[in-house]
Amino acid sequence: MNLKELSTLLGLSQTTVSRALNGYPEVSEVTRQKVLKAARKYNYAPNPRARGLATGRNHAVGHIIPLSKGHEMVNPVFADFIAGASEIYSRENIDMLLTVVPDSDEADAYRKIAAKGSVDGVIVHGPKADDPRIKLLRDIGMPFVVHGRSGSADENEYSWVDMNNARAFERATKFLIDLGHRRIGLLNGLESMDFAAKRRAGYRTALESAGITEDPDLCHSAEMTEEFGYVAAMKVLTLPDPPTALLTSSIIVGYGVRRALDTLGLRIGKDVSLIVHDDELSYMRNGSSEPIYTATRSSVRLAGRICAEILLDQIAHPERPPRHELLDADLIIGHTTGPAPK
Amino acid sequence: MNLKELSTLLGLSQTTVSRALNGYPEVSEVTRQKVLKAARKYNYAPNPRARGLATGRNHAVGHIIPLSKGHEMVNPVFADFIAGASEIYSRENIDMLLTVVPDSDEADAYRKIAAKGSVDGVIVHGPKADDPRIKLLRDIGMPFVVHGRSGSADENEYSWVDMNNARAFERATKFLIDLGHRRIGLLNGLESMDFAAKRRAGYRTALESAGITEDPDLCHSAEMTEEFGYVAAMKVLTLPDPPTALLTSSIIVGYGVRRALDTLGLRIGKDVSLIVHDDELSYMRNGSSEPIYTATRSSVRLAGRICAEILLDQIAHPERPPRHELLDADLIIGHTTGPAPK
DNA sequence: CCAAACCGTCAAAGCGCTTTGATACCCGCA
DNA sequence: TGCGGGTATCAAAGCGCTTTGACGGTTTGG
Repeated sequence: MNLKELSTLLGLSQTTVSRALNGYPEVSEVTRQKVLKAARKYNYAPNPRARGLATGRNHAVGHIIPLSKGHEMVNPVFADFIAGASEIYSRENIDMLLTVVPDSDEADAYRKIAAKGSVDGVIVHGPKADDPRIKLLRDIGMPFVVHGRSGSADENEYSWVDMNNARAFERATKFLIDLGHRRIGLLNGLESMDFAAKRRAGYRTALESAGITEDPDLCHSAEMTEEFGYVAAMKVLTLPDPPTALLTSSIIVGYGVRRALDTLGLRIGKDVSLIVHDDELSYMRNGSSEPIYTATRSSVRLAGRICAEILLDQIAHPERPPRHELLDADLIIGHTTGPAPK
Repeated sequence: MNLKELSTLLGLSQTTVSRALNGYPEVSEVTRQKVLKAARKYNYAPNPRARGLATGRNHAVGHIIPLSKGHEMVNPVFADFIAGASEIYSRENIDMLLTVVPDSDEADAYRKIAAKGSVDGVIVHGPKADDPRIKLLRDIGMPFVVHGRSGSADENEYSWVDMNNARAFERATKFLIDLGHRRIGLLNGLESMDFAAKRRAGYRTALESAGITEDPDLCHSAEMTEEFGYVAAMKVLTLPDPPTALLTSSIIVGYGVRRALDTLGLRIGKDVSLIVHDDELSYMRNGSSEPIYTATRSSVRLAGRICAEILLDQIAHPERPPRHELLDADLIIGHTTGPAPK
């Protein structure tokens, strides 16, 4: 069923039917009702390609997932972010396009996406510490929102939604210091990523203001897998002077740490304290009533919702200035931290 | 840059330029090269909407994610599946559309997707034990591939890619029985899901052929979260006559079981044996060289690749009969199983 | 009472592409 | 010389929608 068929069926012109359907005021209420009823009856849906061609708008946004060798963006955090964003999209009837872009030909891929024009805007995932994609997208002139930031000075020039990574990890580190810990390990994400760099900085700040010198042997940085948590924890805990507390950038890494403690016969929260970062992943909830792990907590799903909302707003009103949302992480106390052992 | 501009720039007609770009034989090789060079130079990409309008083909496929209340399909397994599928799509230059469909108005949503015609085919996720969506899609006449199957008798009438769930769980259960275990718990996914029903069936088969009667108290079924693993394990292990072995439908549930064993001071693989199902999730690898958990293993990423390939094939050749791929799971031995304690 | 404003509707143009059917040209063969 | 058969190119139609500009018909206001 298309517009033409529907309009002849109704004995009206395509114009009138189209207007009726799109809520234009020029059509009388009685006609509109007739049209709406017929549309429902015949299960009419406008062809989005044709509409896109005519309007230049797509009712679609793209999520661009960078794929570096050895670095996989399609991760559980991403899944929850998407889930959040899609809540907004389905409410607004927007399509979501996923595009995996190997970062070898990034610039090209982005230009191509813009040239094809199948999306009205994009969300940028996993920004690096000084990410060229941002300048690129600004040059191209396509609306975009970054999940995270990108270190550089032009932060006010584009829209982003980020968590206060530095602050969160500074607080967590300070919390451990206050409990008497002096040897504190950090199992971080890849520090080429902006979020990980900021977390490291926060950790460093807390140590410095307590007069503790950072020991690079206690810091590891890699893709945030369970296995990384295990391997890195095994490594630092078998050092001659092992840490009494660990911070991890993801609850998944925390699972690996738990397994390492199992293996070494160390008690979590007694022999070794652990603070994880908790993105409130739906399949890896940190307890339902009471938190299990002491954690810095910030919902990535919420971040997805906010990103999507800002993007849609920017698409609808390109003249508005960029928007930023800095989410604060909570520090929540669970059962995995305690005073430093003597 | 569009076709018209490009063609006037070249002093050729749109027809010729279009043909040159699309590899038609009617255009001379020297012209074709000129056109290709210019297209690259001006970064020309055909507008996919316009092309779609003209050809009826979209170069896009949809992934339909069911959303039930209390059931979240955007999960880590899904993320890895998508990653696999997108490998194929990006090779073939196909767009991937994600659509979250609340299962309240499923039928409507599917019809709408078909009516809009923005995708050439869809992949169906998370089929239930007797899923109405399959008949629906067949009636609509849109190419589709199911990730999993749907129990009913018409299995040969549509394309699917599934793992041999029953067989895998039968073997795992038998393996535990051979180790002397008699009380074996099953922490399964939602048994309204086809895959979970099949796993349960396999588990049951193995018990029966060993002459063990199934104890419903040892079986739990829910969304496969870490917390479910913890809660369910705590429940069964504190029974008067607790199991000596557990099977879980996901490695994430296994993490929860590990935590429960921690809490109860039980040793994994000694006091309680554990077999998990391992989808080879990239962020939750079951060991790199040597497996950690004893597991039934089947790569969901591979399943994603195969699904995508079959779908593209069905789109290109709608006349071909449905295809099925039944992946066999390996049973791999890790460090979490051992003989039943006396 | 007539011009001005308004209302509901329509025909037609245009979005950027593919594809059909036509055309102009050249070659070789009788 | 004339004609059939390629070969390389083109103009124009059509995909399904939105939107512009126009058109009769009805109110309204001076």
